[in-house]
Amino acid sequence: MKRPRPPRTESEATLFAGTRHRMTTQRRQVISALRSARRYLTAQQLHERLRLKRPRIGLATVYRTLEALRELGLVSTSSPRLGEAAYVWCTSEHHHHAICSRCGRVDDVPCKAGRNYERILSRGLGFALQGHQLEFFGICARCS
Amino acid sequence: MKRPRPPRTESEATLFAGTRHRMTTQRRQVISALRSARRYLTAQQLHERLRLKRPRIGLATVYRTLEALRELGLVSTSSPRLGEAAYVWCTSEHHHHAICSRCGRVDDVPCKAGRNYERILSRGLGFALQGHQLEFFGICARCS
DNA sequence: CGAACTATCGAGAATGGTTCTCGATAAGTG
DNA sequence: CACTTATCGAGAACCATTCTCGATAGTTCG
Repeated sequence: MKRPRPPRTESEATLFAGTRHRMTTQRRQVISALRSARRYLTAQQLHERLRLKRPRIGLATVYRTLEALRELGLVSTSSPRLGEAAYVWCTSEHHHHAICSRCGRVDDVPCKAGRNYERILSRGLGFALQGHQLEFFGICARCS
Repeated sequence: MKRPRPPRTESEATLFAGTRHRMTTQRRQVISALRSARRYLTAQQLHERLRLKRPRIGLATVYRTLEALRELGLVSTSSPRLGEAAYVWCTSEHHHHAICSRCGRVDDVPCKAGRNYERILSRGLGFALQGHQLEFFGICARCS
């Protein structure tokens, strides 16, 4: 009788199912680090953290993994205030982000904006809405 | 008796009133080009347009002017999809943008989102809201 | 108006985040 | 296990943006 695999590995292994992508040790570590961070991290910040456990991991690998995850909708990129891009782990289908200005923590916020604007956009501007993106800035519970 | 100055120059000249900034010919042209574009333009796109009328204008001048205008709240920067930053002219105090996916046109949209989320953010997350940014993507009236 | 002060300009170099290249390695398949 | 090929690591290349510096031109003040 086969023993079931540990759930952590199982869930990560299925992320690339159905794609050409292969699950590698490096990618597992990128995913794990970003998932547990709960905040926006730049590619270089992520690279530094990963080198603590795997000193030879390359910066290009981090970029390649982040790009692959972004295409799959598993991470979303920040709107960088003129500098480097930042990435955050992104689970549910459609939601928004509340970003703490002090500590950088990112919380998910359910979407309630779409329908309120559909009328304004379609009747007022003749604009056919396809999607939207909303970010909140403020101070999180821990910091205040 | 003094003749009143032309209104176009007048309105632009007052943009930097109260600051250390000087209104120069180059800045007037950057402002005019961006204002009439009604769309996001990158610094390099803006530079190309300006060189048609003033071949010797420098790219650094465009960047410097855009940065000064951004500090004054007169332009807002896009959330670049991993590439170069883009800038759009920005008049009224607080509003959002509807961006046409086909032609790139940008229309202003009044804000109605803030209050809807204040309850969710403060009661649900303990998040003290300071600001937000909302972008709509779709097809504008001219394109559909 | 004209001199003095200094912010801004233009051109090119420098910076630094991101992508590309290529030989080596390792994941998935039969 | 052998084979195919996606991925890796290291460094070079790329390119948007910023910096440097001598020259130019707003602005102020007499």
